[in-house]
Amino acid sequence: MVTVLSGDPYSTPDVLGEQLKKTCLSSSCSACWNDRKHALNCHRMKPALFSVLCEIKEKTVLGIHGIQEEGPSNAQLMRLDNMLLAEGVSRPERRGRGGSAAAANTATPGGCPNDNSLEHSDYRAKLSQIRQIYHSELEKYEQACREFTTHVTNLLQEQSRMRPVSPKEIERMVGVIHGKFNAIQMQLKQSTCEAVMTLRSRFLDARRKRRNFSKQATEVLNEYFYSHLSNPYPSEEAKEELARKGGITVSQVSNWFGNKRIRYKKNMGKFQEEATIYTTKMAVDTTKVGGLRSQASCPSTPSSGSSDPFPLTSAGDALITLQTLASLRRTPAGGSLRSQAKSGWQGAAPPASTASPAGDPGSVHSDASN
DNA sequence: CTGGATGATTTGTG
DNA sequence: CACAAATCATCCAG
Repeated sequence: MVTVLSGDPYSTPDVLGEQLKKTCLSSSCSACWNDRKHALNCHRMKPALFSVLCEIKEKTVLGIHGIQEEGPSNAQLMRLDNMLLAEGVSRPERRGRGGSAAAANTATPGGCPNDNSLEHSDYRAKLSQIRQIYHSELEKYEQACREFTTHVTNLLQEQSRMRPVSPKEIERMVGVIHGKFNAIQMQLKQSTCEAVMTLRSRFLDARRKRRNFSKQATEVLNEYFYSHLSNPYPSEEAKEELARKGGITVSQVSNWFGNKRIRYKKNMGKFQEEATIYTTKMAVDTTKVGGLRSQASCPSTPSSGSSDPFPLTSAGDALITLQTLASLRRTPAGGSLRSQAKSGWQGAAPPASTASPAGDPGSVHSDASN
């Protein structure tokens, strides 16, 4: 193994010397060159010479490169690390999903109050997928970094026998390599962060996760709406009550009434059936409860035993609606409906005060006469 | 897959 | 800020 490599400067000198004497006279052939190198290597002054050369190098080239810029990237890396840690990506995959899952759930601020454990499990699954990819990639990078570092270190150590390479220089080179790999790692972290952010916005955006209200909530809201049809603007207190009864938030109640008003007004015909259902229900309730008189109190929601603080107009509204429906059946056109609705809520004055059976059939009449 | 229903958001107004 | 109107995005029955 030692003797086969004729070009190796570290092979046995005697053999090489013999070869040289026999074959070559030229000063430029490789054998001669190897011989000179060998002579230099064996020179007793070599260590001292290399040490001096290393010193000079240190003072010139390396001195300049020595001042590395690592300032701004460090802060960014820390930020990314913090975020990944906060999102639960930095931690390795864990099996026991006891309190950790709950912690992940509570970490989402301002979530919708509805039950969305299903979405959360989906979210967690996707997050775990990202985490897996992240860790496998990170491992790959680390391995590549290790391999490359040892490779370069070995190479430099090998070369240090032939040219002046100080251990400090090797160390520095390792640092440079780590710096380069860190940049790649930062890119990985950055893209992982982006993926998590996208996932978050996709899964936790309330608008995208629209859920239809429960039957109970719709019922409660519709009951109030149709029993206050002349003035379907619940007070803050009423909204809170409705929210409580329907298991939704106050802002959801406000949204619902906003949508309902506009849609009802836009197309009253479409809501005829619904209106009939709820108004007859109201009528039945009022007659059942206040058989004598609906003057003092008229519970709009029979489901709850407590008396509600709603405006006391349900009986009148129910009458108006029924009357409206009766007249609507007689008139085929839908054009009149709009004008009537408009005059009711935003026109001149709400007919709430005129709860009399002879309300305002004027518009209907005028339309019918057309 | 599609159209209507529906909850949420945006924009404009008083 | 509350509301109207328009619009967006999703749900869901057919």
